[in-house]
Amino acid sequence: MKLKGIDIGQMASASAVIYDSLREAINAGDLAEGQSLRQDAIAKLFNVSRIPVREALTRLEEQGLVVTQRYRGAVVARQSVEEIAEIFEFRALLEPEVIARSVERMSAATLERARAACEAFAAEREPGRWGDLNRAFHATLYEDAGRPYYLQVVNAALDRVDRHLRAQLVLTDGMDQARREHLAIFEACARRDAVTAARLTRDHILDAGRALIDFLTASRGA
Amino acid sequence: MKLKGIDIGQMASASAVIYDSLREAINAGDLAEGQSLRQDAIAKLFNVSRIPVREALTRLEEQGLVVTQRYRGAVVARQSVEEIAEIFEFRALLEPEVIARSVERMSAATLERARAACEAFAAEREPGRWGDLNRAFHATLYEDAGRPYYLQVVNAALDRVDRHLRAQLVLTDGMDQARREHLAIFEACARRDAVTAARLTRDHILDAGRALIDFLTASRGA
DNA sequence: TCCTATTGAATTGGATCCAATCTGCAATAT
DNA sequence: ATATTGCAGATTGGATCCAATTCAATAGGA
Repeated sequence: MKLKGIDIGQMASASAVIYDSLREAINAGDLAEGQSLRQDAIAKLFNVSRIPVREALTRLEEQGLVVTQRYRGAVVARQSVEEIAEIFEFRALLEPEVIARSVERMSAATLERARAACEAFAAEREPGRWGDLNRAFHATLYEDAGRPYYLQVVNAALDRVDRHLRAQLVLTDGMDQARREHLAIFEACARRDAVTAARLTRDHILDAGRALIDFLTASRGA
Repeated sequence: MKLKGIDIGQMASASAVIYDSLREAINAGDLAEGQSLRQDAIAKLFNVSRIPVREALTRLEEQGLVVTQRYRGAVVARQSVEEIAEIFEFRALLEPEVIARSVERMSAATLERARAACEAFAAEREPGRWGDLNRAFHATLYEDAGRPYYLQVVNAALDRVDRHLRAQLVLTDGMDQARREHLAIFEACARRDAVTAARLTRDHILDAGRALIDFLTASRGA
């Protein structure tokens, strides 16, 4: 609670900062699959010792974003197409449930923020921000579900495929389709039509999954 | 790979051992909710420094089993009835999917092991082992689903309510009902009736959940 | 020339020590 | 008598150092 300078309130621990940075770097694609993550190098980068780096890497491994082998270092996890397909199927099961519950309880304020998020996503020109805005839109829609555990699991699943989701949006008409589908989902929410919102969410996920799988099999197979 | 003494093969890291021990102790109820977990005390118990203990506690916190506050120590997480109810609802959504897929692919060997696990559970007299045997039975049934991510999520959810599940089995007729429902589920699997197996699994989880919630509201409310 | 044993660099896991912060109790002022 | 302030003990997060292990390159022999 130092009043001097920037850090009013709770000072985040170094390992938490490093964890967030690494996760964001992996999700954004700045760290490619198979990229090796040396504790020492990361520690120097953040001007800390290897201890908090190690804790961050342990947490990332728990989440499946990196793979560590003792005495051999950590690398960004390489995900198989089967793995990615499974996670999309998982999301298609879970997220319709979440949005259905959320729609039934959604406040006017949340709905207004969802509209803003939907428009911000549709209007954004910079592909580097599409991933974040996409996620922000969905996060807003799920906000009022009153199901914290579901949300935690959904977010963990999203973290695992975020980098691929971002890549998929940049594809040919991935963004166009996402714009259309987002609008339809939002309108269903605005009408308080939980069943339709759930169905559209499911279709949205399955569409994106199919497009992504096609892209990956094409690019990896070649 | 030291040939001297006990540790042939891969030596598990100390933090992994401590993590497993603490998790098991929490799940078994040896560490009650609210019990404080001092790094120093645990370190002395395992004859290690506080570093691996800290990493273990971080992982447990990530899994929601403990709550840590800086400079104030960690305590075993206290779970609200709402939280527990949510996790049972979550399991009721997920596990039927898993068992349905698994039944369609189940090998004869797995089915035989499931029969053995079912009988071992039904025959066990020692309440202290019911929790493990229960989980072993379900794990065997889910084994051939070919959905590693689903299984990981299911296991994480089970870890979060394991101690309560164990408590529920020891209740009045919790064990009797579990025996009957397990047998029914197993028979559906043996008939390759995926739809029935899924429905029975869902009912099994919801039944256990209701019984547990009733018990908790009664014992906590009083 | 080719294959194998050895040695040193690289890398991680853990121990010990230090800095920062919180809690509780006692001393003091009003 | 009560509230406030200061100090000591307790507790955690991180830095530095050490031990254990792996990998690659190199020297030696057939």
